Amino acid sequence: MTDEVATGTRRSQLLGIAAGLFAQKGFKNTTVRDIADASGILSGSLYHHFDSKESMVDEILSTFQEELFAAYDEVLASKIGARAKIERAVRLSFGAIDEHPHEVAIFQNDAGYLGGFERFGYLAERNAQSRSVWMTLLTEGVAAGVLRHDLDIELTYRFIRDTVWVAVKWYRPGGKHSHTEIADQYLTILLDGISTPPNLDERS
Amino acid sequence: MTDEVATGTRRSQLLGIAAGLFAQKGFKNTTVRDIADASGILSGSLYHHFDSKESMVDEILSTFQEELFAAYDEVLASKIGARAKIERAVRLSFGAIDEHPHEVAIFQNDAGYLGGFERFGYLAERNAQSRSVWMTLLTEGVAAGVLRHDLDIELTYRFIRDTVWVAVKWYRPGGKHSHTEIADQYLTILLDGISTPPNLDERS
DNA sequence: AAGTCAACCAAACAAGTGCTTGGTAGGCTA
DNA sequence: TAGCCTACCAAGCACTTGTTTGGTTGACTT
Repeated sequence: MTDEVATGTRRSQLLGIAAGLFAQKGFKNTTVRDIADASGILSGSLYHHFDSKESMVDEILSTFQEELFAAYDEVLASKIGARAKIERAVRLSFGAIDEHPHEVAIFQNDAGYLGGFERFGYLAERNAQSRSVWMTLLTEGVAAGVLRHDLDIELTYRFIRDTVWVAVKWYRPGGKHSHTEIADQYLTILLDGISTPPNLDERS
Repeated sequence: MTDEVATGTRRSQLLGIAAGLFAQKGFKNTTVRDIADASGILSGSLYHHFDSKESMVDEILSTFQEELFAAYDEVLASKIGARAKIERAVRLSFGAIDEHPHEVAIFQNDAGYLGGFERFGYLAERNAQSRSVWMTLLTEGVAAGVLRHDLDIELTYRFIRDTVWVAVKWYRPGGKHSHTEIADQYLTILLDGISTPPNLDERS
């Protein structure tokens, strides 16, 4: 059972512990002593691995965002229908919440505070990029005739973005509902609404 | 122009300033010196008006919640259709964001942290109360046949709650869209979805 | 003129904060 | 055996935090 994961293991292990605490208590409200305690070492020892507390979140967030937006770009570039793209983008997001709940929570809760520092300027850029992705998807959807043309695209984008990501506040991996089930339900509501269909008989 | 608003004026003025800062920077991240600076006094002078920093948020949140839930109760008790009740509850919520953006933001951002203290136990109670209200509305809606019966009520509740309240992060009173316009758009999406209707010709 | 009161100042304190410094234990390699 | 390197400890420093204390100011009342 000797795990020879070479170098970087202890570092990433500490990063994981820090991410969990940041997600649970918030960045500002998590002290380096909290992280050290949870790791079984003294606070000063953390500075053997990291420059600062800030550089820890930095690494956590930037790594995650890189992965996430690469996935979005794939969806954008894929040659499928407008509706299918939107569905994929939504499922992708819930998948990210499932795989990286800590990272999503940190971004969701502390991006506002962190964005005030020059170092985290890329957070605002990523935000703009996310908006760009969704506006493209929605505009394509309207143009293709699969989305209502009386929608305010900007508002719709905000609703989708907020609703999807805020799920990180209550979703727990391994809980009652899988992330794919949640994505299904969400897409049903988003695309077709919660009210009973006018006529049309789908199976029972 | 001599305003003789009697006693309590300075106090509530300070509370308003504090609410703005709490909403903008978060409770933990706002120092008593921040509040004092914004008020043009020294930090120690705040303790002539308030017991502690905690008691400030306490007063801000509890006052707001009392008002909000009284309004929900009115909707619940009103003798109108299930769909109309849901619409009213949604518009009511967006109205609260419009009238009390700071209070909503504080609750949205810091309820998790504050909920850890005994003093703020009522936050969890209010949360349960909110859930109760919406579960009732949604159950009534399904029973009355105005909502799809294949919905997961619990998930639907979470989606609605999150989407409505998270709007406080971008909504600005007096901005491009009024809160009633936003409520309209949201209800359209929520009830009928964003995809084009199967047949039915509504006006253009 | 004397007293009362709300609102505030000036200065400090103890606890908690991120971070630094110099040192050490133990495994690995030459 | 010697040297090296990763991971850590022990102690502290400078600063920020919420809060306390005793005193001051000016308007108002009696």
